[in-house]
Amino acid sequence: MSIPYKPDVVEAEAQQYWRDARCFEVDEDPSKDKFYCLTMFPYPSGKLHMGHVRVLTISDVIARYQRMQGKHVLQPMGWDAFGMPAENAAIKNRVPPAEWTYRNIDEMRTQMDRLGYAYDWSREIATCRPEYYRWEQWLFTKMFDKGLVYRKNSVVNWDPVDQTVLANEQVIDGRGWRSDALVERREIPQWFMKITAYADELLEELDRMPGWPESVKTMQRNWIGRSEGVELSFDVQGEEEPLTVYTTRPDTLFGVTYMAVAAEHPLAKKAAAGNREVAAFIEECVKTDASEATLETMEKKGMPLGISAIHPLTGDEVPLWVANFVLMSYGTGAVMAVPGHDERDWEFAKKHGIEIRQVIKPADGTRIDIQAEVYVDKGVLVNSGEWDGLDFEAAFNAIADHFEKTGRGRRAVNYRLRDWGVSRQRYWGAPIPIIYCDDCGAVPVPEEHLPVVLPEDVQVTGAGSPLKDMPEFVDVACPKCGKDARRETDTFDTFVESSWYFARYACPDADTAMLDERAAYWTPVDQYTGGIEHAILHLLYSRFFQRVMRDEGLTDVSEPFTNLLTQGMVLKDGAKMSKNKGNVVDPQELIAKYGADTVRLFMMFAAPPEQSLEWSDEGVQGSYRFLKRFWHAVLDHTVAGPVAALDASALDDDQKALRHKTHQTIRKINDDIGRRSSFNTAIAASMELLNAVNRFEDDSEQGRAVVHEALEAVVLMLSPMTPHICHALWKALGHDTAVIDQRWPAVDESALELATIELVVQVNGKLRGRVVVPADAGKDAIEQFAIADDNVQRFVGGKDIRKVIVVPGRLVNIVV
RNA sequence: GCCGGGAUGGCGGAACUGGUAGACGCGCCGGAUUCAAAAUCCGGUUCUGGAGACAGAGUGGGGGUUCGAUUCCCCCUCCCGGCACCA
Repeated sequence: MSIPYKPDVVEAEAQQYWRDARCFEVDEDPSKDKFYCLTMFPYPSGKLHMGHVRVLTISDVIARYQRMQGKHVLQPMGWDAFGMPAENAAIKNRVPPAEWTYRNIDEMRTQMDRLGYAYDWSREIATCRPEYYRWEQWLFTKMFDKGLVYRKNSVVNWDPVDQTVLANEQVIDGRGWRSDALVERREIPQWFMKITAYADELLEELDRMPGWPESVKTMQRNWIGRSEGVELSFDVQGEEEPLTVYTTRPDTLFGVTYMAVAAEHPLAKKAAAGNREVAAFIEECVKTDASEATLETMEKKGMPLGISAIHPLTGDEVPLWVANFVLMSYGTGAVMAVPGHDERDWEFAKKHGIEIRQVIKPADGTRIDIQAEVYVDKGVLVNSGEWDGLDFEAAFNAIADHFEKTGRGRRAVNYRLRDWGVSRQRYWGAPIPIIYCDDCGAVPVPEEHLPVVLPEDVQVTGAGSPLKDMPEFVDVACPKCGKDARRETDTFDTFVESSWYFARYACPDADTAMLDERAAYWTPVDQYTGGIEHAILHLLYSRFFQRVMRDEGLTDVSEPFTNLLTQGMVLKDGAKMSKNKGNVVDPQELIAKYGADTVRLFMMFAAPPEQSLEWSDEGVQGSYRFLKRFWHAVLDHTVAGPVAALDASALDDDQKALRHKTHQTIRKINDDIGRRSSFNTAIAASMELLNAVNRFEDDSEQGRAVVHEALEAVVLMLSPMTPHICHALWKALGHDTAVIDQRWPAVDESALELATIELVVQVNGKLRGRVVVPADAGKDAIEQFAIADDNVQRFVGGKDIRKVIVVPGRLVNIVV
């Protein structure tokens, strides 16, 4: 009996070896083929949870696999260290956010090491360090100079009791999470980055990104939401300024029977001044949170403003409404409404008794009743004066031309994408490097004064940012004129830090520039892995920032991530693991009980990476059992002494069959890991091969040689998933090199050749039998074999054969 | 509400390009080993009928295309992710 499998001993030994040999620290070597493998860096929330373990393991498997393919692999790790949870913990425990954060980082780093991840720790980043955030402050000032940032009013959630701005997450059923007060929308001045300036490039490049999942690219396309339409203006009674609206359906213009503006729109505010009902309605509208999901799902309400616009073609008066579903932040904050040909407008018109006018009819002549059902498809114009009979495209062009000629409108491309608001009224973030001067206005902090360091020794109370009460932070001299001025106390959205960290890993210690020449070697990231919840915001902001850095001359790279893998969540009892639900499984306990390899193996085996993973304690035990079987299979084999060289020409049929299985498995796992990131099936294939080895009882010289080859293959191919046990078993198989430095096993094509193959025989598409035929049998011969089968005869006998379909290597289908 | 995804045995999943539905693992049942238990090993395990050979049904629901559909098309239900201040 061989020695027992002791994961704690095996794992400590392997980790010691990697540490001593500095296996994962890499330099920039132009002679080598680089592979940059990256995980979305974690927020240091306290301890690792299973979601972390999953994504980190997926990435580690890819990194180790690529290394065995001969790549020069960089896999760094760091911390997305700014964020709200640190402030919440600070309020609760009276610990400064910085202290809490650094403590969590230390704990999580220790846990990661215990899981055996192949990180180059010499490149570790924490975004809350001034050495890091000074460079995003610097880039912000460069963007300021280029006009890529600007300040404007925008809506936030305001808690009227706590007198503070709330994140959407802190609004629960329209109320503040701490005060329980009804949340209000309030406008405050905030800084914006002009991501819309890159909208077209961000959209178009998606077509040239084969390494990203289609679903993510589709979501980004829809999010950017490019549309072609017409911007046109309606005169408003008693107003100097016309009301401008954007529409993608100028062909429906004759069907406009009302217009609607947002509650924050100047026309609505003006009307409210003279109309108590309107004022009350607007006040009502403001008492909701600012999220789009809320606005889109709540009951559609509106109120006539008592003023009218003039239809630019017919001269008709069109009543003006204020409506809760019109967004001030999208387009011009006003819409023209065509109830006959827009679903929402139709419902609103029905509810408020507004006229519904048909101006489009189906091109195929189908009759419709516009009063009974809305018609939103494109068709042919009716009731539209001189444009009657035109189709969508002709009408679009004719009407657009008309407006351009009269100077009352123009063709316009519109984006759903809005500029990125980066101001946060919070303490634990990177200070926005701006100084306000009464004379000079908003002045960016000069480069020689950067970084603007966030004071770390503070008391956080939850009632506004503590920075506001720190004169030593706020009171400064204007960098332009020297007069007394005030420093901006808002901090950056934490997405700013995560929009460029991937490039900084290449040169984390560069102290004279944001990026240096080392970034040119490592970027772009070859493989990026993270949660699907980041499909839009983080990934789009990163693509934007990469381009800003490019245009600043810091890099030639436009797309930060060549290949993207989005992993699913870890569930228990069908729900996401969370403290609230009380269904959290602590990785630490499992590692203590079974070892890191078992946890890693289960994570990779239980589900394909993109899908959600259902946690199972029994499943973990199964993985542990497999590793024990694996351990003993190798040690029982080696304990019998040295193995002779394999002679492929001297094998009997059973030995050939095992060899066939070995090389077939290598080919399959190559494809599973290398091409389709299908780690679960790769592990299943390894298990099958090991099962075949365990069933194979042959102590002859060549029998043991064939087993040795199979076991070496399994050790090599499982080593990305379970690196520690494979480190030990590789030595046990008689090697004095480390498995981490081995090359991936090669397929011996000659071992895959077969004399006969089994085919499935169907009759009318139903399985009726199996036949074994020579591998080189022709179609006619295969038909003969198939029809001769006894069971097939029962279904074919005496009937006319209409057709026989032979799928080479797979099946025969006889149609009778 | 809008955008993206998902649904396959008792459970997690496999079937990759329209070609054997259920690989692999868990659980369960039976057996071996043991004083006993744990651990381990061997066999069985989609459902229904049948001693069996085998037959019928079967991939969320309804329709369609095809010699053949988990896979393609249309409609529907439920679940998950995102919706711009959670990260």
